[in-house]
Amino acid sequence: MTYSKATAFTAEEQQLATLAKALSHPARIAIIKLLAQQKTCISGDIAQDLPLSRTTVSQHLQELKAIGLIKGEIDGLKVCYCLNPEMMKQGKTQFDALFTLALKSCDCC
Amino acid sequence: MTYSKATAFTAEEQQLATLAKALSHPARIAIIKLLAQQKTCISGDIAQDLPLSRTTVSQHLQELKAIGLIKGEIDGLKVCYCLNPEMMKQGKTQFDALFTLALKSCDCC
DNA sequence: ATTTTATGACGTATGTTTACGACATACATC
DNA sequence: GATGTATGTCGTAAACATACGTCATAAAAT
Repeated sequence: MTYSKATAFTAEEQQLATLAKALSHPARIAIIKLLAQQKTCISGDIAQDLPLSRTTVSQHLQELKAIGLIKGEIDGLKVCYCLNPEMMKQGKTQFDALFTLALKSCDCC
Repeated sequence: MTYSKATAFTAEEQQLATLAKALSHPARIAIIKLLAQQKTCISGDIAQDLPLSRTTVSQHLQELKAIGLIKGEIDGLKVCYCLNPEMMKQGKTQFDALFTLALKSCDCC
């Protein structure tokens, strides 16, 4: 057997993993849902809607922003967060591709 | 304003977060892709295809199995892992619901 | 100019994940 | 029974995530 170990994961695998990581905490999913429903886009209001402190929510917002799933623009004293459609589209496409591949041929054993 | 903090995240949010967590590491995405392509279903062969030790790969396999994304059945000396179509379908549906909601109304600010 | 309000940054404790070597089990073959 | 092969479990070190109190900043209102 002349197998050789793979040297690294593909960029695609890493990108999808990063996206999944962003969604791997209920608070961040709740934030995205709140923003999608346009109930609010203000950091403080989001914190009111979640069972976490303002500090922690702010941290989750920073994380979502760093990955690009949301944008935040300063509006006077407040900051207005909103979803980034491009990233949402990309996520939708990539997750769908994985699950579709998985469902196509699913009876090995 | 008579806001009161939410008491907890919804079951749906937690379930999706758990699923996303399972996919939040490139190794686990690579494993799912390998199984989908039916190149192999044997633990050792999977480890050969990844830039990680056999031990670590085994750990990732256990994690995927615990969440229910894959099943493993003992076949004599070897263990044959395969995808769980029900879970894949559920994942596809749930991620799609989130991204579709997000894309529906995406220009708050 | 002082106070209030909304927010992010910093520090830090606690918990979780990742990675892997070493050991254990269990079947198969000699 | 000894040896080899496929696999999982244990222990553990290092890295990372989570949560939150306190402090800093900066715009708005007084």
